[in-house]
Amino acid sequence: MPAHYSLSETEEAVKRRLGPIPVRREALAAVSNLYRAAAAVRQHLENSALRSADLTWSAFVVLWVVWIWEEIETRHAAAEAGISKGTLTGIIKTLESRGLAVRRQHPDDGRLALLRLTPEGLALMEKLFPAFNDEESFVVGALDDEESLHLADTLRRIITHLEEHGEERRENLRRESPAPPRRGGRRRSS
Amino acid sequence: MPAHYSLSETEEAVKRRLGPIPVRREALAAVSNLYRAAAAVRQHLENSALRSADLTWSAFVVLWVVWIWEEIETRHAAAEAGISKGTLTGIIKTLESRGLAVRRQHPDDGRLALLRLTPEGLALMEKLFPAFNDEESFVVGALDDEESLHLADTLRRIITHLEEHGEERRENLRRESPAPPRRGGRRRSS
DNA sequence: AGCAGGTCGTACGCATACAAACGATCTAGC
DNA sequence: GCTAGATCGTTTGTATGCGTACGACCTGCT
Repeated sequence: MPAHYSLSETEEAVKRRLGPIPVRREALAAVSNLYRAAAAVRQHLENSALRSADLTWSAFVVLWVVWIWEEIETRHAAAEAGISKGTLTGIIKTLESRGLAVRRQHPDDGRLALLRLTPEGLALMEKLFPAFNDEESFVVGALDDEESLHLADTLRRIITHLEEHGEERRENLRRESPAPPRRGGRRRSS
Repeated sequence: MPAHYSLSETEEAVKRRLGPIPVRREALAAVSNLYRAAAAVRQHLENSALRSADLTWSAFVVLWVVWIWEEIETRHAAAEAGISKGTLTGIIKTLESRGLAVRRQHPDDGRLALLRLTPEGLALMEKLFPAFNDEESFVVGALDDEESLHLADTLRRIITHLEEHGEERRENLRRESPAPPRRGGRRRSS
């Protein structure tokens, strides 16, 4: 879904609108393009490699994580996939209903659940992953290998920075001006 | 939400699992980190600058687009925000219910709808955008200005590449192996 | 033994998110 | 004028996605 206005048109409109408001344009451009690129890449992969298997991005990422680790605790699967444990519950349901993964109780700790692929899930990943990786190659097709690695490294620095200092930053902001809780969430059963 | 396993642990597990399967690792690393970084950045911005206004990322992006263009057709707003027109309908509903934006009919073409900010929406953006931009700066805090610009440029090349050649690529893949339609979507009323 | 406090997976509420279907509307050709 | 096709915004169905609530369960202290 390409944008309707051209880059230069948008630049002009932003300048007109922001006027005297000071802007860090490098940060704005980097964050804006980061999100747009991620959305475009996800869109492409869902509509190419993942389309034939009728999998969403998140479902595939969960399958990938479980595949790599053979058997994994659900809490770790959520962390590796980068989603919340609540979201993972729904995705596991979808995968189980399609016979691609199974859940079982942890033998020692009754609170934990373990996740595995079924033989069908295993066969699917062995067939699907090469096609997925081919599309990943296409996605970075405008870059050579060195540039791709440099990009990966730059992004990793952003991720690490946020993991190490993000919570502290958000806490300081909340101290300055207490924020309302996010919408949603189960209501108290009165 | 940091990953549970370390990078080197994961590298080992991937090697063990993939075995003889050939992998383009630069592409895998770039795409993987791209998505993780985008999710982390969105998470941080929603929980910092956007938290005080109780806005989601998508709602903010729509407000931003409407703010910049003063008045905009909804189809263009969807394209600029990078979401589908169906999704935009729901977001506009949320924004209207909070008195931040209004919809009106196009004077000449009855099919079109125009989107504007209310005075409250305008005041919100004038207060909120500087705070948002500050957090964007924090997010790329591990990079200097030159690196941020280089990152933005690299990402822009990926976006352009997908916009220009993505559809063609997907069409060729569909020709080779016809794919089932994606799940979801309204069912035929029999 | 009992229980307080923590952690886990799940249920739930709200808001996205997309694709497909739909009704209203415009337009081109007659 | 009329109508077939195109286009628009909205609706509907399926699936995430997060934060919160909650019951089950484990651990450590007594």
